[in-house]
Amino acid sequence: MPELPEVECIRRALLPLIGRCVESVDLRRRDIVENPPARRAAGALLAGDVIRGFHRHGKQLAMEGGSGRVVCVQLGMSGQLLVREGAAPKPPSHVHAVWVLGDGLSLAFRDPRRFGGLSLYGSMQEIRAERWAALGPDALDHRAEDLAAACRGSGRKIKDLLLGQGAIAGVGNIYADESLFLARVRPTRRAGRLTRAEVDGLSEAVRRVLARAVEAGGTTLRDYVRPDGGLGGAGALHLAYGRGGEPCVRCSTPLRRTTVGQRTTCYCPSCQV
DNA sequence: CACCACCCCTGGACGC
DNA sequence: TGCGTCCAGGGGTGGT
Repeated sequence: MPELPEVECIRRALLPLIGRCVESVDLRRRDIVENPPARRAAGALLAGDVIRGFHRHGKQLAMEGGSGRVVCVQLGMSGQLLVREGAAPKPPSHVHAVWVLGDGLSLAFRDPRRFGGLSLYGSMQEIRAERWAALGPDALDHRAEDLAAACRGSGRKIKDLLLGQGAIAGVGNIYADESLFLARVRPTRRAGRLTRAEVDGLSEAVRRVLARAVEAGGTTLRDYVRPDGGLGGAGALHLAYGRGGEPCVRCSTPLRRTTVGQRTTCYCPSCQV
């Protein structure tokens, strides 16, 4: 399940594609495009464009073409971007779109569960205004004050607030549990009742947990693979996520497993206050 | 505004 | 081995 670190790793892995020309686009499932362009808007998926850049905000990835047009990729639960050189022996299933880049090189969007999808914009300015404006600042470089402002006066559970992308963008279920564990804050605490010191600590924890996961190459869990097919390596860093019933690494108390905001949640009932 | 139920979808884990 | 069942979850919607 790609969260911010996985998407950032994917982005970095795709950077070598900058400067390549999109010779054609094979859209195999139209319904994965959230806002299909008018039929005449040829090139909306960047056919004919030179790839100019890859940008990320939270968990979303934007591929920008030389025309200025942008394809936004939302990976959802099981989405992958795969770079292929030459014809692979067995093409993967559930590939919904392929950008053909010449010299046998191609970029494929694969998403078995189809919780993800593509959306199309005329420019980076447009995607920022129409799509990314609803998101909070990117979690990797947000300021504590951003989180504090979102918490102020809020009666929501703090984990709920982290999972919604409006406060800060990019934290999903895994890193929410990890960040709250590191900051010793109970996921069910009301956001508005955290002290400023706790908010500062949580903000720091979010940044540290995400940065560490990026360094480790993203989390390896179920569906995540890097564009080159390799696996990530942050799974071993998990101290709370998925460890319900196991002893806390700090105090040995068995971690508790509950549900917060319809999401499985693990925390230490002893050292997360 | 908070929060809940539910939906989308499929693969992997697990039980028999 | 092969089937059924449950579960995972990002994001959105619609109701209370």
